[in-house]
Amino acid sequence: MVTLKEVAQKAGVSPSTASAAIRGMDIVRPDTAKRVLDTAAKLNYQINMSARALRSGRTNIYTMLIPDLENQFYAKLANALSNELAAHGKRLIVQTNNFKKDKELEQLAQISASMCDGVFIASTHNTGREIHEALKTFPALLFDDMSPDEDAYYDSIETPSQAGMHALIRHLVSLGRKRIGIVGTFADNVKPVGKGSPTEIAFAIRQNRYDFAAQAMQAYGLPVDDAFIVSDWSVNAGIETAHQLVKQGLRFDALCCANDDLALGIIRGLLECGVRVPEDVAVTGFDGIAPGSFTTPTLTTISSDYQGMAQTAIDMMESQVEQPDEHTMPRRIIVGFQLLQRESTLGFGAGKD
Amino acid sequence: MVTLKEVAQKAGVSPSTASAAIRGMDIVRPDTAKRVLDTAAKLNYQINMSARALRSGRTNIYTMLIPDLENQFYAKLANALSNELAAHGKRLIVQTNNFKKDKELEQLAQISASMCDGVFIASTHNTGREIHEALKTFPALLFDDMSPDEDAYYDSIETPSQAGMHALIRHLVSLGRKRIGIVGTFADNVKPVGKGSPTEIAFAIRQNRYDFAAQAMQAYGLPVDDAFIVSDWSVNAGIETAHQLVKQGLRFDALCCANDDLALGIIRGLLECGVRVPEDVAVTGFDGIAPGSFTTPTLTTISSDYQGMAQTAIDMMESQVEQPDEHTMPRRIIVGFQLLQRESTLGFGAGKD
DNA sequence: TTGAAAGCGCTAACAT
DNA sequence: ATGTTAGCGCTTTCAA
Repeated sequence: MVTLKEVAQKAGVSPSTASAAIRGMDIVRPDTAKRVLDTAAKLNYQINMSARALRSGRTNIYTMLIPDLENQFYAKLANALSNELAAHGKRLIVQTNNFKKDKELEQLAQISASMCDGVFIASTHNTGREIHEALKTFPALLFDDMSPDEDAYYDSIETPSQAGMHALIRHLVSLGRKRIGIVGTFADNVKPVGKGSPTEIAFAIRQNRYDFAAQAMQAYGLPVDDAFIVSDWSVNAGIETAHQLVKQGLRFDALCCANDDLALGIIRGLLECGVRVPEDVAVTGFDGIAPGSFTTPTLTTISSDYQGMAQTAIDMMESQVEQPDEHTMPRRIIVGFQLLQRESTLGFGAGKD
Repeated sequence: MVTLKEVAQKAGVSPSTASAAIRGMDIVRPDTAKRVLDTAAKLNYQINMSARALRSGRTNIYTMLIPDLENQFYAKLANALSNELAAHGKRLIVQTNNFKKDKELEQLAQISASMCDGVFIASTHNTGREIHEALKTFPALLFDDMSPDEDAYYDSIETPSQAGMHALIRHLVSLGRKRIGIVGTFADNVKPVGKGSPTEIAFAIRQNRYDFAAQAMQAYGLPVDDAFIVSDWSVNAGIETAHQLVKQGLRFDALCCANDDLALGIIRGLLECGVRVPEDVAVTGFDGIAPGSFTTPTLTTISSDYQGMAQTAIDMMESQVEQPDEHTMPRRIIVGFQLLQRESTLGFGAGKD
């Protein structure tokens, strides 16, 4: 194994000069730097990351906590973040907690400066305050933080729920749909209690997109009907909800779902009940995951700017890591989006991407 | 920041004893170990991973190279591996190369012992030999290595292509399908050349499942028809292939596809052409990814044992990491599978999971 | 602009 | 079973 000391010797400089050259510091004379770099290349020198991390206190590794990698929304986010970090010479460790609050807290408790420089968190169960209690001053950034303002400890990158829902409702209205139902919150807008009840933050996440959809409907003068119980934003929850809706005697000509999984489940469930999409009921999703582009019907949805989320996240994270003491107010950045008009609202054969 | 030295002092032992206690070595007396652990907990001691890695030469981090995290097959594999490693107290860095051979080679060249203990590779373009040239003796394990025997340098975990294809063909035959086409290799079983041509390994991967399906068909006395060109195993390739097949005058009552994406594309494409699945043509996939369970029709497919793949991979990797000098013949382990009979062969409403 | 010296926190080898 | 000592390879500080 070739060490920096050996490279320095062969290049005829001191280890500290070689180090500076390797790191591209502009205090070394260009010809000296070139000599060091050439020597390093010739000897096939590899930086020892452990030693660098121990001495400098920087690992150049980041951690991301997400519920599940098989969920396409999180996979897209992780993919974008990993690629963007790689472009900065940094690497990402992804840890999943399967939507379990305790597991996430356990993961947070194990995070320390010697294993990564910062942590990106897409939490479905913990508030900024709870995360802060585990992490103290460790650099962190949240995706879709739904903490109440007094618990918002961290910068947050947010999916464009408000503008996206508005665009979807406008789209449905423009198609003449008037009896629009919103799928993806809890019954009666009331937080359920007891066994298996969601945590505050899970409730807030579900409530958020519901509220924005309702807002948009009111803006168009449409009556906001009851919200529907869904245990989570999954395909299966969508299928069950569709069966319930049909059993109750379907009173909608459109269903605006909080995410794509739910929407795909709704479509499948309606089809199982013999309800045609979009002839009888138009359906919209949110997130722009892949399956919506090839199911039949294809899914009208909002595609968030994932690369933009990743880039912004890394910018904000790096400013935290480099200026750890700048305690400013947490910022909330909302990224851009695109309305994908497809068959679940337009009809089969229409709206090819 | 609390160091091990401080913990040792407060516990009244030497640093090396404290170190051994923290690592759970059984050479320390139980009461001594307890004293150290209690002190560590009280002081909220966190192991410095960088220092440990520098001294011990082990990072407890592994790397995984895959083409794409948005591809559900790789997401499932990465998810299983990450979870299984976490259960061993180890972490996983996932790097994607977007199916680019050069990018993967670049990633391989950057892998060194100071950044991870081993690398798991699901390569679509590099042979064992090419990987070996980049990695030398660094611990590595491949998924679905298709290298010719003389280029098989590494242990490999394989999806059950042979048994799985046999089960699918048997299933189709039992349903009375006789004119079965295989989708997922190149035209005329000949390696294409020229612009955009696939690499050897990409060809071998495509050829593998085709061959096993053809084998199974011959075992059932069925004629093996031409294979179909697909540029890759993607949904879009499936859609295009379906349109081509219909244009040529569909001569099949079943299409056996090399993976789920291709099958989902085939189904979509056939539907676009007004061909009914499975009434006119039954379709099968391979991999068992999520969308196949909720598209209409749902997809009959083979679900590999992903957790088994991950567990076996980690076992084999750990034996490499712990006994680096044991140069044995590379092993090939084929994992188990499950045939999921669903609507794309049975008909709508049948075969609920 | 370059060099000399110190030491990050831990574990391994050896001594007791 | 525990302690002593040394040093992994790098970057940082300070001096020249």
